[in-house]
Amino acid sequence: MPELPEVETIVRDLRPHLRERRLEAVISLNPVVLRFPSADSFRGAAAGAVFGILARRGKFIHAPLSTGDHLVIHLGMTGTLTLEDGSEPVRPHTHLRLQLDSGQELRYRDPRRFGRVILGPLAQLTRSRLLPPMGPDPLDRAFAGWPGNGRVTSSARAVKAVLLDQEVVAGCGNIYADEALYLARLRPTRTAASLSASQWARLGSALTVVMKEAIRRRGTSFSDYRDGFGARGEAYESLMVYGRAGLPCVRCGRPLAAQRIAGRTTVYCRWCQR
DNA sequence: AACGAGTCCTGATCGC
DNA sequence: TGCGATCAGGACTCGT
Repeated sequence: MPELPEVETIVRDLRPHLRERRLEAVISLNPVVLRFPSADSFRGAAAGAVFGILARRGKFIHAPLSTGDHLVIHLGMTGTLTLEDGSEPVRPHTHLRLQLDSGQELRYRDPRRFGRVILGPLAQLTRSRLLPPMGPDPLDRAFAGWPGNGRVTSSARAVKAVLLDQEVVAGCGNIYADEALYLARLRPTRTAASLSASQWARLGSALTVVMKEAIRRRGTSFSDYRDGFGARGEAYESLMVYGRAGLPCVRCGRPLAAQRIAGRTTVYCRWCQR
């Protein structure tokens, strides 16, 4: 499932190949993944546009276009965005195919269809909440003071639930929430209000560390994740807790516990995380 | 207001 | 071997 490191990897992969490329035509578009505008408007607005510099905002991929619009893609759980030769066979569940002037195609595929495609001026998309408000990004310099918000730090919510809230921290999902809590030695069930300032600081740096390490490994290959060229990442081998319920904690050797928090499977060490 | 629960969706995996 | 049940979860909607 693509979280910040996977999306960042894809963006870095695709950025140099898309920059200055002209979008010749929309070869195909499945309206079910399109949130805005209508399919007809999308085709009209996209054709002929030239790609600017690809960027990431949380888990969203932003492609600024010469028309002033942003082509925005969220990969949901199973989405992939890849640059392929036009002669490559089109895989099932490919919902968007964009013909580029390089002869290649930008293909968006998403079997589970939790992802979405949006096109429009950035200000309008933000105003209409098609792009939801986003908290600080663990890769940003300004993240040092995180969370720096009294409403967050005084909350009665479980800290695991807080990490999954995109308004609190942009780009964190279930995998890296568990990994960061493990690295910071904090129990996911702890309420936000129970964390001391130094524990928040520990958690903040843990988020940055696990994200950067996963990017170094080109993302976690779990489920359907592929990088911008369709290859797997290798961060899965380095996960300490996610997907390892019942297996020994790499720190103390005791079996890891699993519990549902905020509707998500959460894995942690009862001994090491307090 | 804030939080939990239900919802969408398909593929992998499991048990019989 | 085959098939139905179960599980995975990001972000939205709805109800408490």
